[in-house]
Amino acid sequence: MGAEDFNKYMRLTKLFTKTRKETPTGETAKNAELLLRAGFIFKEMAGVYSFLPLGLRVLKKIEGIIRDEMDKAGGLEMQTSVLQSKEVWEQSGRWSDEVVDNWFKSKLKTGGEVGLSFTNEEAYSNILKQYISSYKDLPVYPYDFKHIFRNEVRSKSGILRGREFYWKALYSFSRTDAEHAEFYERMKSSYQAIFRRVGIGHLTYMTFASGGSFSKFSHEFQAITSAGEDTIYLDEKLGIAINKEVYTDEVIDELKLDKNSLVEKKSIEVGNIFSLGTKFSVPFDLTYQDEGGQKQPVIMGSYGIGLGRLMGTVVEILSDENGMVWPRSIAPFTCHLIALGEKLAQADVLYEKLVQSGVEVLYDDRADKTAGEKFADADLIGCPVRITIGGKTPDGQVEFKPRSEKESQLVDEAELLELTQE
RNA sequence: CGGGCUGUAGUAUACCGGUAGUACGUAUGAUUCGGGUUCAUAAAGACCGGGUUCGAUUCCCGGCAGCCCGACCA
Repeated sequence: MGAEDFNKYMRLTKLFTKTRKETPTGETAKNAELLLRAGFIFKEMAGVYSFLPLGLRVLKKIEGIIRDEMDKAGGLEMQTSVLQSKEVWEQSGRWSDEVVDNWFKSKLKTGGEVGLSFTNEEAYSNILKQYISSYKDLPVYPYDFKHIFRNEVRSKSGILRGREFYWKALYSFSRTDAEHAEFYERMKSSYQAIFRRVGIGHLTYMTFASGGSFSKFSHEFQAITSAGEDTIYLDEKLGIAINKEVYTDEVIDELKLDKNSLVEKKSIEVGNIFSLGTKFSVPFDLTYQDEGGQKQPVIMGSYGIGLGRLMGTVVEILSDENGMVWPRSIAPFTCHLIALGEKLAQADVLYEKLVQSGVEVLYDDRADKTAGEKFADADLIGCPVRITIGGKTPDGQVEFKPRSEKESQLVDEAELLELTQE
């Protein structure tokens, strides 16, 4: 399910998607424009996108990075069901449309009502109740990757905000506030590692946001970009920000920040973590017996990342006028190999060598396309390394060009294999 | 959920109350071959329903869909 399960190579002649010159009507969001034009995603309806082969590869690589960080932090991957029963959600008071107005609901043939999950606290609380009874059972940190459904009246900004989206949600179940706090801090660094690894760490800041009923603040991870919908006040030196929703003099003082060094920025919320206290454990009677045999409520925390939104944010931040610029860690392929003119045979041989050596390579083996089209497509798709073999290329050498640079350089094949290793 | 705008080939667009035109893409044949080459030929289109009218893709009404602003949210 991670990137390791993908083929490491692909011929463009076998890929059914096509790039387009024109921007689809009405899509003003840069992430949607580029991802649609390059054939990474397909728009099913407003706020609902299918992931095509190239796009899925990026999504799954992001998933792989998040999984790695969650597992390192002690997470246990599982999968909660999408269909959720009314009864479970009534326990927390969140079934009613008065409370949550964006539920997708349906009916069972047998008469019961079900909802398509729009978040996971209830599902996890309900499951864990059956397994947690002693302090020896805690702490636990289950998580899943899952499609989430929200009946938004207004989807917008391409894949940044949809009616259906793919997320990772982890829930922490701890014995005490101290134990919870320790894990919460661990998640902060896990999240920072994730955003660093997908290539936007330099622009992503931990941000104090509204905390709800059990803690003063929650923490959002906000990526700075003009395409953002959120407004934050950032202290660039300290790397800390405050969301506009809690931006008051009192909060600034409490966080010991200097109002004069806070700068207003637009940003995208790429992740958030918050403490839930006993908000769900009490209604679900999720308790454990401590060493003294006393019944105690479990302390919960919630940690979410929308993967499509994260992917869209990377596009917003890292693309240039010619297309996307993927970091190696989440690029659909590391290399984009272009054969020009009569060099198709030589390129075929090189392609096989790259495949054999385990390099991820997308091979433009189309015989009926001109050089200009092939270069334009390579720029749009945005693999980190472009390799060209054409009439101007001396035998035994290839042209090597990082996507982020203007000029290519001649390298021999042995050198190339070195340059393309992670 | 309030407000605004828009629905024409696969995509992007034009004109028009009376044979719907162009570009990209696609097919065939030439041409070209290092930044979307040039040419010929071909296939392919008016969101749905109602109304006005001799005649509606065009005007009117309703529906549905899409985009944008606001509210709300990963």
